[in-house]
Amino acid sequence: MKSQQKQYWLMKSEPDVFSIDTLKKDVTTWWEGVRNYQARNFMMKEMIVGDEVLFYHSNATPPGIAGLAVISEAAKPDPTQFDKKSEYYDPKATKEKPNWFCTQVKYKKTFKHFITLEKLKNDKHCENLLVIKKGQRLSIQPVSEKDFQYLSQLGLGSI
DNA sequence: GCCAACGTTGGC
DNA sequence: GCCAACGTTGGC
Repeated sequence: MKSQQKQYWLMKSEPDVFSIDTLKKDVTTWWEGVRNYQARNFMMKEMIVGDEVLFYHSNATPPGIAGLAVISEAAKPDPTQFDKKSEYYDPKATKEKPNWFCTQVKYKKTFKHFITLEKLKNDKHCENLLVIKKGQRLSIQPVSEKDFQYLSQLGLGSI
């Protein structure tokens, strides 16, 4: 059941592999390689075109939110699951019955002020953000509209 | 590089 | 269906 209402997300990427600068250069990317069912279900069942995204740099020094993106195409089967040469190859997946899906993400803005994880942890506005919770490894996380609006303004430098 | 936390796998 | 073993994530 797809929600008709716009939702907000935090999507993690390792900048050594794919940073916000890479997305800026490429403009759009298919969010391939997600191999976690909860994250897959968000892309498959929840995301709609126009949903807004906080682009998070994980495994980085420092980790934190680097900018904004937007969902630009709805979920389709992740092609890497069929590719034997890919590290994301899934022998159990078939074209008739794909196992993994990806949405397309489009670059929107690089933050003027990168928001570090440390800052998020110390900000009273962000108490409910999942990413600050210990042991939270989910690579795609829902974010409340309030948190999204606050953090985008903070990152863009308008507050 | 370490390791805590979590997800997945597979034997039973 | 339980759970130990293993693999991965990701902060530090």
